[in-house]
Amino acid sequence: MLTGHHSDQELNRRKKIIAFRQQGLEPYGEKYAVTHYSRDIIEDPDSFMGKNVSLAGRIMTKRGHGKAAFAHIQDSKGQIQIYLREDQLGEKNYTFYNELDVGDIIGVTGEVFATKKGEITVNVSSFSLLSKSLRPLPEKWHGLKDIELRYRQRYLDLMVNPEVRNVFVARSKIIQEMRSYLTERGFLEVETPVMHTLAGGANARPFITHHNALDIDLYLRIATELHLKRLVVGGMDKVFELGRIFRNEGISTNHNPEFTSVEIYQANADYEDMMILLEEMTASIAREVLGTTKIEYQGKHLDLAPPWPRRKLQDIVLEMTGVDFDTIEDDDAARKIARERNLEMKPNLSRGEILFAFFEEFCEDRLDGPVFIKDYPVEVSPLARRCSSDPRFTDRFEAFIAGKEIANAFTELTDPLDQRERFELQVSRRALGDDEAHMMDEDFVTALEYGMPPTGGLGIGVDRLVMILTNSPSIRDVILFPTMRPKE
RNA sequence: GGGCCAUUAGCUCAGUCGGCAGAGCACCUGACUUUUAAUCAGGGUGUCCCAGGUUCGAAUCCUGGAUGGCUCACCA
Repeated sequence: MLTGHHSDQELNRRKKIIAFRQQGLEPYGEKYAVTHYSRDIIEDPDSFMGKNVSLAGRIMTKRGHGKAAFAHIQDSKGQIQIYLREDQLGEKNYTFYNELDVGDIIGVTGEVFATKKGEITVNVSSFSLLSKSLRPLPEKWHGLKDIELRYRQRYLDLMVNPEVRNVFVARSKIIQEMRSYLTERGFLEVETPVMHTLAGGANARPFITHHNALDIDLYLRIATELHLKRLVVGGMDKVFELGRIFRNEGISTNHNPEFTSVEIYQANADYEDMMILLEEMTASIAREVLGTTKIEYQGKHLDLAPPWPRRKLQDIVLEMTGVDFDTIEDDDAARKIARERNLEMKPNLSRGEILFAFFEEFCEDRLDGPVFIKDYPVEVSPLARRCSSDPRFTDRFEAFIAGKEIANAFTELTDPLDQRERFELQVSRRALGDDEAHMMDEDFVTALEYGMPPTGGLGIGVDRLVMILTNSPSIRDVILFPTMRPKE
């Protein structure tokens, strides 16, 4: 136990385990009969004054004063001070306490009182060691700042940086509110396969895995869309799935290889209904979790209260770049203007794709929002229904808050013949080397051939919504264990 | 994948022109019965990210590598 490469502090703690056991003191104790959390007492001291309580927590600070001592212990809801005296505990127990280290988890029982300075404190009459900590904690004053250590050893981050816990508590509440908002309105939560025989529903590179018994490659899902729409065909007219999606793409402050999405489908609805659903649900979640729809994100003040503005993508491009795509008749004219604006392009892009590229390149991150950008070119929307008024566009929107795309939605394409053609166009792109283009999903087309009711569909990037609502600058701040390269 | 930056004690960080490896907290020894980043006296505990190179001498300069951050590309 004392071999290997340990610091002096680790060696000291390991030696204590041996010493404790020699004295019959077990360093990894049984559960302690806890009656309260620290916060229960701190928030309502009058009800507890003079009463006995039992708490369990991690020692975060120790202050010894000879024959008396103070410490703070931390449980899942906060910290509380404890006070220990040799004349109350007896010499043996008091010596045992003095041998404990910051980081150890103990259970304490005692009477609540207030110190001279007024701090609510537990006057400990008995305690036991529940778990001996063998490693020193990060510094009490500066906390754990090293971003790499915070992500790799999130438990340390949670221990010493209390605001981190708050973010993940908020995340949990946001998801809980989303789920109850939807189920209360008659949406059925379902689970569809995570392993797909072909990856569809989005333009992204998938992760590939292998099933040994079937001897086939499987893809981790890049979207839940195509299975959920099969369910709508089957008569489940209001469904949603909240779950993990995997995309084999780069990592950035806005992208993690695995992330959480919710996709929502409602039959006999269209994308305008999805706008109302999204803005109402987002505002409702903000009110429940934050108590207000007015938020601050990285210095920007935004109000999530509906209604959010609805703007056509082409109008935004005109407004922000001065380029009027109404006057651009064909692909050649579009490519010409793209070259003039130094827009880097894959070869042979069409007018619609260039319009979309203009939006992404020059407009997207300038949208403070919340705002709906609607009517996307059909070429970049292979699963969305064409606008009745102009078949070059689709009834699709994306929602932006603080320059981040947080949702993508459309009136679903229900025409199986059109869907097959769109897939075929994607397949030809794939053949030309675009490995993010869709694969042909014959079974999905077959499902559409049986008839799918007019349907509105909405996908939300849950992590990004959590970022917005918790004022977190990086997606890694809202994912407990973000993807990291293994060390060494 | 490209560019820029970072990596020194358990943690947070200094380290000048290339000349014995530093501080605060933590830790160790001692004092102290209501402290508050407790205080007082004493103690430095290290693979300076790794591997080479230059040099009498490298934490410091050079080359290569590792990990991370930001950013660009890509994507949501």
